[in-house]
Amino acid sequence: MRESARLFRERGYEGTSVRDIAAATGLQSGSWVYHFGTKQEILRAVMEEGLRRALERIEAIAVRRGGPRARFEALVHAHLETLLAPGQDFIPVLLYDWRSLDAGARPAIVALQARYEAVWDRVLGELRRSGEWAAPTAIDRLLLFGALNWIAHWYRPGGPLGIPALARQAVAFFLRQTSRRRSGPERPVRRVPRRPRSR
Amino acid sequence: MRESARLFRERGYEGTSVRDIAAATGLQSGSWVYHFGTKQEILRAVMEEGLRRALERIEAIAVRRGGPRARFEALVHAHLETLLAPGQDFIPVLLYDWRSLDAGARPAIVALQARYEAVWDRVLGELRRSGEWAAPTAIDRLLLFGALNWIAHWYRPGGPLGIPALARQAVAFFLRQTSRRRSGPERPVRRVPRRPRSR
DNA sequence: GCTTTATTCAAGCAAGCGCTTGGTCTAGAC
DNA sequence: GTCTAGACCAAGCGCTTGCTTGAATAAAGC
Repeated sequence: MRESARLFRERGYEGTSVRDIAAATGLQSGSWVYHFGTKQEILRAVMEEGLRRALERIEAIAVRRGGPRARFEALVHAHLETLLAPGQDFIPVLLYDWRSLDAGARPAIVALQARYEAVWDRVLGELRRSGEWAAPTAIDRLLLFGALNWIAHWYRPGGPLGIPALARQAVAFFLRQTSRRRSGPERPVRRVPRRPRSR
Repeated sequence: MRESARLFRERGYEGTSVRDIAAATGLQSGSWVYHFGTKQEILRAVMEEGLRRALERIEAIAVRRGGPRARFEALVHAHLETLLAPGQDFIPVLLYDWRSLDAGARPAIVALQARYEAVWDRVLGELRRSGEWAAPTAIDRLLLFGALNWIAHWYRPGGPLGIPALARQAVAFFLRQTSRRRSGPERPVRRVPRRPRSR
């Protein structure tokens, strides 16, 4: 599953052959069938396993004590780790190969996603009520997820910004500076050495 | 090219066969070769053409008179139209099938993308200087692009929010309310009838 | 009327695809 | 010592893939 996720992420589901997977795991070209049956089942297993692990992490964060801002910061950091850290290919596959997943396998994944979103919605609700959320709009969670998930498109390990720095920048982007200094003056743009290229 | 873009968007580049394209355009299975030579060339042409059209639109916006906020709003609206409007499959293909594009064809596309980003950077710079940009961070353009581009993942035509409404919500998300009332009190979350489901 | 040019057809080739088949090997249970 | 279950091999089947081939058709140029 780990090797499959890596290959799916790099080449896409349709761009990866079962022979590629067999070769990457040191098996003969047909031996994988014993474990999964169909190629689709590999994809489903990768997505479900990735989502299950991610859920476990953020549900633990959601029950922490402390202010909503701290929980939000932890959520963002966990989300980016799940998305970008080395060896974490499961969630990118979920995000970028969704259209390759058979319709019959989708409802189970969608249900897990709903649980994932529910955790965020709870924390975002607290942030809105406390006035720390910068711009309440009807689709702010979707815009938030977009901004975060898109990082997987341009992030390269070893770049100028690591995952903790990215998480800090993202949090600063979404939240007012602090809840005490809610409407303070402008802060100058802080530059990083070299900006990564977007797409 | 139009049919190819539609198929690539729906099924992905690897998930679309040249026979699918031929059938969609009423040709026999090998006749497309006369026009493009290779399947890769179709992909390249789709991406380049889409980017060229998008550039034409936003470069016209960038030279408009008026405040930076008006230009920013127009940029967001144009970007979303390019991404979501019916028949606009070229840019989604560029965004979501990039890894299928041969390395040799990439530099030309990257050069066009750089021009696209330069237009945005100019307007964003004006917004930062005027104090209207809500949260200046080192990667704000990338986060902005992510939030916008991700909409293509969950947007369905005919949903509760049309493209102009989405553009308004996005602008509200990124900018302070108005330049006059820069640090006003909270506004309540405005709800839409039914929220679309994210992924 | 003849030639050229642009476009498409009909057939098919070589390679790669997901998956199947029948069999082998190994470790543990009895 | 025999049996069973788990894991894998080696070969290959039927089908699809991107692309090629040589010929046909139609319009335009001279």
